[in-house]
Amino acid sequence: MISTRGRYALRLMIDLAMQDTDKYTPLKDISKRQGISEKYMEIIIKQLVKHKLIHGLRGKGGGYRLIRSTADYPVGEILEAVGEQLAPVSCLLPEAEPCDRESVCPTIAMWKKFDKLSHDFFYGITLADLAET
Amino acid sequence: MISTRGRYALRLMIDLAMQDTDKYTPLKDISKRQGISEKYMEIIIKQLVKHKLIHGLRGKGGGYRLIRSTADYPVGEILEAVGEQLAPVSCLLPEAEPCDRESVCPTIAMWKKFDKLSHDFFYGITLADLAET
DNA sequence: TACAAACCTATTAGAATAATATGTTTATGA
DNA sequence: TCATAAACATATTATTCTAATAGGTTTGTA
Repeated sequence: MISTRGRYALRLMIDLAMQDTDKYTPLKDISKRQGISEKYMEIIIKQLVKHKLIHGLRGKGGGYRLIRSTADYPVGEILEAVGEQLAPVSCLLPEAEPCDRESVCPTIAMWKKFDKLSHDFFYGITLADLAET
Repeated sequence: MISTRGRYALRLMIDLAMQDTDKYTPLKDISKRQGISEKYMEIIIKQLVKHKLIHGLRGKGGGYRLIRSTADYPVGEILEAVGEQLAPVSCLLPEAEPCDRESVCPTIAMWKKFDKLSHDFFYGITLADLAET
């Protein structure tokens, strides 16, 4: 299940998408609007910066800003940036070591099929779809 | 992500499906074949019994047996029986209290769509599909 | 140069996971 | 009939994850 970390990341990105994209929005404003602890938001937004989804500007008048146009942010990328796993089982994670039971595993085909389904679903929806209101 | 609990439950059910369905199979045999700790298996199989997916017979000569034909066991039901959540977010769980942000939530439609997708997927595959080898 | 903002590091309470350990009860079959 | 094999029951544990909180440092601007 997607935890609050992933859900907050989405709300954060949607909030940013609805601001004037020329300006930098302070985290304080976002957390106030969303009613989420600023300190916890910091942890989440840090990961979005690290993954080059948004840009942070320090100092007075600073804040955060989107880098791309909203249609170029797949939901899946946002979720994965903050550490949410889209794979249904651990053996399908990129960092997983090869499983020696794979050749006899009766369920691997099912998991792979669902993995593709999830991936296609969450990469087929973008921030533009969510923030169009 | 589906944890070992859910994956072991599936392996357990597939193992049972491949045994003679007239006889009772001791957990000891299953755990030996699957290479999984018998004691941990006990915890899992207890939940399958509680949810009426299998039947346990005590005493010498006892063990566990399927109740239905393999095509009548959707994978989703097996996973849910051992506590795996198919819903992508907690607010879509049956026991979730109504969310006051739902009317303004820009993501709820997406989660609901994915929830249906997952449900349809895992209830569209049965034990018969997995154990046909 | 004061201030506002991003950025950094550490700590914590609570819950879940994946087990292990030690029994008790029940029914069979030798 | 009674030892035995099996399900069933309850408790404990180490580890990891989650969702925060706390306090500090750096940077840029008005």
